[in-house]
Amino acid sequence: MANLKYSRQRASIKEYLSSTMEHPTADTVYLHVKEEFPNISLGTVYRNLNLLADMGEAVKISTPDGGDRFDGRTEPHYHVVCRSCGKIFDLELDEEHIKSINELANRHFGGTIESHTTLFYGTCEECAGKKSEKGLK
Amino acid sequence: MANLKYSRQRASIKEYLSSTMEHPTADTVYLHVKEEFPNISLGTVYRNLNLLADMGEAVKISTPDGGDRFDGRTEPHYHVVCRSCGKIFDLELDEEHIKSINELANRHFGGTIESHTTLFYGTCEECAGKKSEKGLK
DNA sequence: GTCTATGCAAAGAGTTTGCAGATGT
DNA sequence: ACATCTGCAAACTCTTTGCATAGAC
Repeated sequence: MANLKYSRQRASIKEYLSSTMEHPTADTVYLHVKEEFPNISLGTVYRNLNLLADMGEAVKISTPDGGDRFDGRTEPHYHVVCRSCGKIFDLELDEEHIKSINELANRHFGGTIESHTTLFYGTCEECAGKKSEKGLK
Repeated sequence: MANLKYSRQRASIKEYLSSTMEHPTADTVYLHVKEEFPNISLGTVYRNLNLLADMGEAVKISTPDGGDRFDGRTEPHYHVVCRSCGKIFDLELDEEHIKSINELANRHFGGTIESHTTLFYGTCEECAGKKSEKGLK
């Protein structure tokens, strides 16, 4: 529908997304890409993140607290939010499992189910360690 | 920690949440409760929805598009977002299944996983029907 | 009487958008 | 040349918050 044109800014955003495991917010992406393009604007970052997400070249992760996060990994996988530090981690599950959940859901739903996103909540390894150091449970 | 006091407004909000299947936004809750309490303010609605969610008496659902939705059903269950009309539907899966997913995830994650939320995407029965009426695929 | 909840309005965070000029094809 | 993309700033949506008053216990 729309004709897509190359832009250095978009390329840089995409590259940053693929290179990091941090599941950055739009603002974090902005700050990083700003190092290469000091004049880039937050609006451009949002426009490109949404573009990439719409094209399936990035994933938008919605969390209950704060702004959306973005992920350059597009293969189906899950995420864990650490309740203590707020960081988001990748979680690998069988591709088989992910597919079978859609099928299972389809059997229980009147319409058609195409995909799903899952967000786990818990405590990451590092934060669990800190807690026990302090003698907290 | 905080001492909770009864309020008619909160009771009304909670009752509305339990009575509807619509997974309303804060604003929708506001409009409904406004019928009983014409002077209620949106701030009060937000304060109480967050209170209820913190107490585990309601569930906040984050979606990528638009504001959060609220659900008075607190037993573990999933949700389906219709890509066509945007409505959210409940999806029942085995309680066993839901628990086993947490266990499975725990085995693949360094820290500890306590819970998860899953949002399915697809087309609801009604929208699927409308599409075929128009001869669209 | 004391402490919490409310209504109101203002402020805050996150995100989108209109426009003139720069850039890609 | 022409369409798209950018930077900037203003606008917009959703949500939170400070304050004086009303209500619960």
